[in-house]
Amino acid sequence: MATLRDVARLAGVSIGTASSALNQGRKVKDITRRKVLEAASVLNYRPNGVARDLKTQRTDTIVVFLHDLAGPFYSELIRGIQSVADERGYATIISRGGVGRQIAWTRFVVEGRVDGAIVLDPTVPDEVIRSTACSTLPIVLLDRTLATPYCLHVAADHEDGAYQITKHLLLSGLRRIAFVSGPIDSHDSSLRFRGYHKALSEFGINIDETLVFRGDFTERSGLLAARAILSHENLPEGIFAANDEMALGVLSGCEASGIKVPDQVAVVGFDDIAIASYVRPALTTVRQPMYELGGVAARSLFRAIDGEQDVSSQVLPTTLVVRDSSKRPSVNDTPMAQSV
Amino acid sequence: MATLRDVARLAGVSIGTASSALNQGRKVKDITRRKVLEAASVLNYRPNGVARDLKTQRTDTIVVFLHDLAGPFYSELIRGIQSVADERGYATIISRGGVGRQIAWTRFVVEGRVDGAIVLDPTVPDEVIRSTACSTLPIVLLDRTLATPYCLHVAADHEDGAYQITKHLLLSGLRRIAFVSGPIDSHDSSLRFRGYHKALSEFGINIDETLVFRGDFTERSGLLAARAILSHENLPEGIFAANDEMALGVLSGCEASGIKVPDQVAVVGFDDIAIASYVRPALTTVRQPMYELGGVAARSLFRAIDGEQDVSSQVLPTTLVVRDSSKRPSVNDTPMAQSV
DNA sequence: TAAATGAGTTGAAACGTTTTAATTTTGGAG
DNA sequence: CTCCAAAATTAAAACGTTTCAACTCATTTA
Repeated sequence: MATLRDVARLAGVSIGTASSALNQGRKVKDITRRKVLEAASVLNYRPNGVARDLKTQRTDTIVVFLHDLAGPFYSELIRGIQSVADERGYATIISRGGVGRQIAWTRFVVEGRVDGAIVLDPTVPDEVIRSTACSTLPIVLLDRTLATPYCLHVAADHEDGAYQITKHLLLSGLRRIAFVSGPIDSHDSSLRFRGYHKALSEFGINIDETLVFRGDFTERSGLLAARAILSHENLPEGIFAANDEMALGVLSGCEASGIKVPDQVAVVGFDDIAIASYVRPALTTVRQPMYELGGVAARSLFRAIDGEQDVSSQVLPTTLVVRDSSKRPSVNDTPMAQSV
Repeated sequence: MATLRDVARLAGVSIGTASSALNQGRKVKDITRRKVLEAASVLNYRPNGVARDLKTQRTDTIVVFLHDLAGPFYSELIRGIQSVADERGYATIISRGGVGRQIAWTRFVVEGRVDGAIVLDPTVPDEVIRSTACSTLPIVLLDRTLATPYCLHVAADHEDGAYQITKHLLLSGLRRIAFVSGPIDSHDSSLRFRGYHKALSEFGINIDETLVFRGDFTERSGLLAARAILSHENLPEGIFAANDEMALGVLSGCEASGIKVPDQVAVVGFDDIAIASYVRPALTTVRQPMYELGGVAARSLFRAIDGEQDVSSQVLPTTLVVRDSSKRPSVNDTPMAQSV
């Protein structure tokens, strides 16, 4: 591979001049620049990015850590991040979870091959983040909080979303509403439970422990929860699954047991994944503003990269999406959004 | 940030020794190594990856270019790639299409910030790939061919998949089968058309031009195609959409017109996206072995990185997935795979 | 005419590693 | 105690850029 030295030699100038000629905005005689460009073209010269990064002490690259890529969910988030990064001329690289996560974390974050990181992956241990975060490499945490001065936080308002959707059921006249939680250590799940709890309280209803079930965010766990719920001596009127995958499982469970949704029991989820609008009955759920979340996260990150000190944490509102799975025949509810 | 020099100074050894002590597998007295490790820990030393990459002339990183991340489709592919990369201790970075694609391409591929690339993104111009590919940076092309000695090719057998699914319809007794294509310049779409054509030929059927419609791989275009098809004076017995999104659009179109699927018309797609099994009737389609495709692509890439000369191109078989959307009440077909 | 100006260039010093040739230390063997 | 090989360490040379002080040399100014 031809290096700058080769180009300079062929063009008959010094390395410094060759460098200046190739990077515009430096004072170089027109004739000289032409000579250098010519030489570079002849040699098919490509600048070595690694050398440049070393010298300039910046990479103009940020990394996004995701747990998994499945779902337009993350796709939207990335689009939001990229739209901001593109504007600044930064490259955005995405890294998935899994075995290689550790390799990637070390390589990019710890060993400084990027200028900043955005993390939306509950499987990255707090410990790892805390030990890495320092003033030279800002990290934005999505949907998770961590007490360290070097991390910024951006999240959707899970609690409020859960509050809204529970209230939606309550306003439809339902009172006995079951909750299917995520894993015990899921921050999101507990926030959603809190919203559920808050809405019930407002209607003067106490949590009925026999109506709270534990899932693990998988469709299968939703199915199992449905079985448990439906074997309850007295059927609840509504089921709020802490995410859509589980809600799908609940729907299957109901179908299998011959329980009519929403006539006998309303089912709602959280996240608004793509399938939610395709399944029958279409699933009522809560949409997170993924694109905006990404944009806000990226903007915060860049502010930190620019050295701004106190970038504050941010919480973005969610949207209730009412579909068929919560439509009671006779009751007027007040949908805030409607979708296919 | 502390550098190796700082660590060496604090430990009272030379830089070279400090380096050896930190990278195991070098001969360093135990006591010395302990001193260095101690110093590194005190200073919270983190090696500078960029400097290392420059010196060693390798990055131990590969990049995957995708058009979009939506769909478990790509997720599977990435998993396949990563499983191989992880084994070799390589980091895998993913780059999306969009405006920033050019930035990323330049930064990673052209300026050599990775050791290899896998491209599954029809929007990267041939021209760009051709001008970048050279012996120092191997590139694996997925589902696309390009005549250049430096690129490797891996693809699913689109033609055979299309052949199989068309034959499946023919074996069910259907004869008049419409085809909804993708964009005119889509390589995949033309291969699928070829398979469709081949199956028809085998049954002695000529292509009926009035049964071939152009879509653009979007659900909406499938819906439009369905309208066009259903307004045909004489309804076809089957509709083969060149991808699942369009097939979903076709299903909506049929539903809107009150046409019963599969009783009045069978509908099949291609790709086996997640929604395919959730929609009613569940969609018959062709599954591409995305995980395997990723694994094969990664293995080929590494062989090229290792300097092996003639790594051959590979084509992987697809699988027919029969679901309800093609089940004729009275006919016995021979499903090769069955799924929920 | 001499001095001042300023645009172009150059050479050398970084950036933070790894690696190798050269040098020093170590621990036996004679 | 001396000498020698082996082991450990060091110093310096890369890797390929960018950047900056210093320098050249033509052009203007006094």
